[in-house]
Amino acid sequence: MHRTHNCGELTIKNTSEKVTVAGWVQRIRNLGGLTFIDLRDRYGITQLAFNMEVNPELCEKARELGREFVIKAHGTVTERSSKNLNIPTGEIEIIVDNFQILNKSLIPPFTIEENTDGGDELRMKYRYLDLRRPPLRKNLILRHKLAFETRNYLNNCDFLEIETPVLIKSTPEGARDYVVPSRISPGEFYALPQSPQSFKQLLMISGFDKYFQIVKCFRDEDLRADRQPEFTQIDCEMSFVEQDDVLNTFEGLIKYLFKEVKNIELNEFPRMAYSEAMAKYGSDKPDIRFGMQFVELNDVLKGKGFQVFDNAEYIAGICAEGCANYSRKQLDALTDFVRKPQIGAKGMVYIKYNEDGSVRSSVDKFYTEDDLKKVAEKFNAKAGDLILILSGETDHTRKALCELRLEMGNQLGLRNHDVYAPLWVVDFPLLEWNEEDKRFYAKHHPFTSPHIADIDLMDTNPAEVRANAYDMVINGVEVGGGSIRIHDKQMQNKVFELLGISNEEAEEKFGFLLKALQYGAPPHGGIAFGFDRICSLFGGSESIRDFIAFPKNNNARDVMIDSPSPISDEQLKELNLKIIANK
RNA sequence: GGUUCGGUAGUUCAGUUUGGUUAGAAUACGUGCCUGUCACGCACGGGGUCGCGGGUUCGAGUCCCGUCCGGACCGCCA
Repeated sequence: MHRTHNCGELTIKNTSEKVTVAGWVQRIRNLGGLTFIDLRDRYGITQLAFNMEVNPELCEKARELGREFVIKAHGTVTERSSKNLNIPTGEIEIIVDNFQILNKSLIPPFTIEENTDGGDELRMKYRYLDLRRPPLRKNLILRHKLAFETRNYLNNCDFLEIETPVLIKSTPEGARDYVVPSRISPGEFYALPQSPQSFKQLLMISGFDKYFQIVKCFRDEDLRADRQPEFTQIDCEMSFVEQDDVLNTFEGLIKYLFKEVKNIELNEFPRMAYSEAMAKYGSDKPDIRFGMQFVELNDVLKGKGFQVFDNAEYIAGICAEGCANYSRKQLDALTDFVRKPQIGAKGMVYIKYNEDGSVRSSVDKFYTEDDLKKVAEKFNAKAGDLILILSGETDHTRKALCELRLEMGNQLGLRNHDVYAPLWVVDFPLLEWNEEDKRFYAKHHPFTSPHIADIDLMDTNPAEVRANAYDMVINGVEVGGGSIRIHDKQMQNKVFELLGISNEEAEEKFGFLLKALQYGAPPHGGIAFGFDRICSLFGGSESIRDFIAFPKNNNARDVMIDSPSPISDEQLKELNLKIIANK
């Protein structure tokens, strides 16, 4: 008795066919004379029916089954006398004439249903059971589809999928590396790749022209809902291209995925300079599903005797449409929100443009109604709108105002999961000053090429140099980023110089790449997408964990297999390692 | 490294503010009844080291200190 059908495909059309199905017992409903079993597999649920009058022996046997037992059943597809139109197979049932227990099950620690009663930790520990639930099953099927269609699109564009090594070399800058001790070379370590960056550049030098790889990457940093220590990138690189070529090719990929997987047609992605994104949204990954752009107010609010503003480097606000009726309590809650340590604003000023045309603010002492109306004009505010203003040091204030804008977007329901607003953020700065170390770091990575127009600035004002670097942002999520690389050794050396990387260090860490650049490296550039984030975005969720079959928890632990874990003294000895500190 | 929320039945939670009888609910589990259920229904039943350690008290799930574990976030993540 071989399986002839899955549990999702039998319908009224199969009536009176003899079939064999297999799966897990989802639920047993024992009505006395009748017993029903919902049999579940990856494809769906099919009802098995047992009748005490027809076959009492088999019916008794069915009643001994437990949840999650694995069985195989043979019987006849029959139209139900009372139908369940909520499921595709709901018009039929299988009148079972014979079944077999393939395996028993312990009672599962949580219910395996659409909405489980299990908590996060328990579900992680029994991930293989959680994955039986429809929501997670759908997520992994979605992931498969996205990976499949990505390969489809890139293959049609002549990209080759080429694997790069996982045991590689630790690199300076960037995230912490995961390292692997070498047994054969005592005292030496491999590093796991944070990305296949160097290798894909080498493949361009090898002449492969268009490369991609759906590949695991590793970063030893603290986790978030959207950050795992091992994650998957769609890593891509192209030769003989300029920025526009890369942007167009991969805008095409994302549009293709939306069309194929969600049947959504996206318009051309707007391109926004980094400086504009920071000025209007206070973020390099703006959520442009809604407006509420920043308006800078230094010119209208300074010099009226309000010390906080007079002493502020930067004053800016947002206008929340129709919120002038916010109560004192709501405004206090917003003030508390921006004063949370994670956001760190000192306070918040509001201006209410009331329905009756009057203007009231939390700083009426210092500003006349005319002053405040001038502010309202800057926002093109209408009667009924609420203006929220923060001030202080520019970067901090922008960040806080960005959080406030997103919070208001949430409160006003402007961040709908079913709406997708993609854009390119371009013209990132090449370098980023680090006050602690008193040196520049690469904003993207040290192989990113500078704007040709800004090359003179590299000597005079490095902080102002723009890079040929770009991010794709959808709904405030950075889904991908890349750059046109440096393909010239002199330029690469110059950038290392700006980054304070000595010749010796550069030679030690990237000697292979610097050497390769001298053997006819073509101009090239590329992009890497966070595949897990793309999956969660398509699935309408904030957390990438629900789209990874076996994710790690907040402390980078796999609680199911209980890893990381100590290794034996023999293993340590073989690796020439000694543990000097335990927690 | 920091902020914050949480840990009570197999599970999800209430109870902690204001210390006081035998720690409850739902669900899951077990037994019985039930011929059209599909979250079946009804009845009965078993099930607890209140995370752990210490302290205050006549008395601690409840208050204090410490610690462990988990979630979200900040720092960090080229």
